[in-house]
Amino acid sequence: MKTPGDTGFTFPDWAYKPESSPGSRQIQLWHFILELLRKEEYHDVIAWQGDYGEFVIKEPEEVARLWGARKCKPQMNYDKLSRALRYYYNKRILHKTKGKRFTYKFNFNKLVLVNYPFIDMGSAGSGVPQSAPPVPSGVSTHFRFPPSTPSDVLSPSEELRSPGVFSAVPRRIARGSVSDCSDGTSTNSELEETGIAPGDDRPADRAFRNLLHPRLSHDSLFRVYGAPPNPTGLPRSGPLAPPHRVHPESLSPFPLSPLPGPGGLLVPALSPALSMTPTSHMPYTPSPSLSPMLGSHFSFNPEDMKRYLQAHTQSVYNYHLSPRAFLHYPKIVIPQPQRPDKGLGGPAGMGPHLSSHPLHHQAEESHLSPFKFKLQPPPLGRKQREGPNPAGAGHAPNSGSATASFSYSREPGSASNSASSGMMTNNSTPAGPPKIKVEPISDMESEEEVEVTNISEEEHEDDECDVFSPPHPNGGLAPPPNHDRMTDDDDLEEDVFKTPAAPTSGVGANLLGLKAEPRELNLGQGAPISPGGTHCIPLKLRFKRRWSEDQRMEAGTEEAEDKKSRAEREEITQEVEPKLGKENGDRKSPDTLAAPLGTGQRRVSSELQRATAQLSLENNIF
DNA sequence: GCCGGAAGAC
DNA sequence: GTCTTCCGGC
Repeated sequence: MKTPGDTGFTFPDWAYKPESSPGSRQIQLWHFILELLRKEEYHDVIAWQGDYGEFVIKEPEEVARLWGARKCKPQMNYDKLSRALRYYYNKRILHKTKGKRFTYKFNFNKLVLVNYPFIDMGSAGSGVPQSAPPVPSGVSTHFRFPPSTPSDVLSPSEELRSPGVFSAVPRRIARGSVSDCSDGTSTNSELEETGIAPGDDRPADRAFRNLLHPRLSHDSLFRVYGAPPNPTGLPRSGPLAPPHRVHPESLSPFPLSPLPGPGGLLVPALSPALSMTPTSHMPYTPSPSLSPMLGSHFSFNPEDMKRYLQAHTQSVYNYHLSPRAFLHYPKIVIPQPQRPDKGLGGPAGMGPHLSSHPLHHQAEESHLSPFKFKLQPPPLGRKQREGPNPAGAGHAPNSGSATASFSYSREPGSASNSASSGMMTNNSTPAGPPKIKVEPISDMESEEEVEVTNISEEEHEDDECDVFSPPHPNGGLAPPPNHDRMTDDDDLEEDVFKTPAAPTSGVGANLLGLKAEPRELNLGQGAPISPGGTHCIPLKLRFKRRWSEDQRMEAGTEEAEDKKSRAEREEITQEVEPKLGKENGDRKSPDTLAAPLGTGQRRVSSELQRATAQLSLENNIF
């Protein structure tokens, strides 16, 4: 087991600061918890422990007391506090580490992904982080999350900024060390009283003020917000140490170090997935408090980035995001779930292969797409999860069908891939492909937008589906090192917090495979390569799709993607045509697309060639 | 100890 | 929206 001491995970400073709770007028409990966790003074009360993001409340009543003090709720006790913590379960901010008393775990995925939609890979290490929940270690180079330039900060996502982000500063100042509860209980000054330098928070205030300044630099951000100089010169020890001060053995996953990059910023535009502009595709915002903090920096090394990206990728699944949510960062390739046949070891860069430059992954099939994403509602309550479907026995409340179906959304009336996949799975193989929930895309969403929910995963997750399901036995993937990841039904959620697990070919691969392994996706959710492969996609179609996908990937643009969709539609049309021809000769009806392929493969073949040629032309244009 | 519903405060 | 409070159940 990793220990907080030997693994470092740097939570961004904001995470520990009440100001960074944009959605709330007051400090939120999870912030407070982080705050305590970062203070060594409280390590006897609460501390990181065990896995990535896991912490144990050593003195529940004391924590409750502190919380109560902070909130001016003298009657607070652990029972109430724990209720509040449970309240986070559904929000996926926290979850309980089962079997361990007073032990909870942060869902880092949630925190980071939502708070750091913009990854900054630019300049080298300036900066710094703060504390460190246990996490797999990493090395050198880093990238940072939030926007580093004013434009980054203010522009595309300006709307994103929670109203409270900046206004919180004065508020906090006013609150100041609000400590005066009528009952005389010291409140949030308590931390300061106990040796926490008052200035500890103040730099943050400055940071926020600085954020408002258009010329704020990365470094200044780091300095003012990320890592105030340690006046004592004493490095913080343990996981809480800022990366730049972290001892090598600390192995913070997010240490500082330059990452070669083009001028380096991954501007918001690069993260359409997490765009939260009014036109964005995030109908569901899990928590206002998790709004992006645009002013802090978060460092990652390449491996961490991979993990992050992988986690993000997972989150695409976890949160039922559209594949568009996959990050698309130049020079950074999301660590793709290793396919079984690759024999790659552990997930998420725990293996040596991930120690190399992230770019090496470009050689792999991974290819990210600037997917937009759409979040789905939080997981069902326990009763809902466990009640109707105990043991996670393949229950998919929202799934309309047990049949795998993957669908690209498209113009109304046009062919549907779900239909296509329906055809592909027309044999309805018993052990068939993972069930994919396909949701209609709203008009507001882009045509290319895809909403895919892996039902199979939901089954594993009891509908929480927060993270990858554990490596599939058939996937050939070594299970993640985390000892308890598979022990709890919600541990899957933890995956994002830990080293993300590589999805299996049957599940994750399908998801990640939206870009990386489209063939598998398109060909029936991995069914084709299953030992008992029973999909009925004509070989030519498979090749063609593969080829098309490759072409598209080369293009690497949305246009290409559009073309792919077009191509896909065309394929579908082709596939369906025979059937349609029999029925009414009209290909307008999407319903008919669900019909089995039937005969006419020869015709399909010829049309396939035609379509291929056309696609080729289209691709050549770009 | 933990869970989660319900009601209510802010 | 985020807890706080209460409480019955496991």
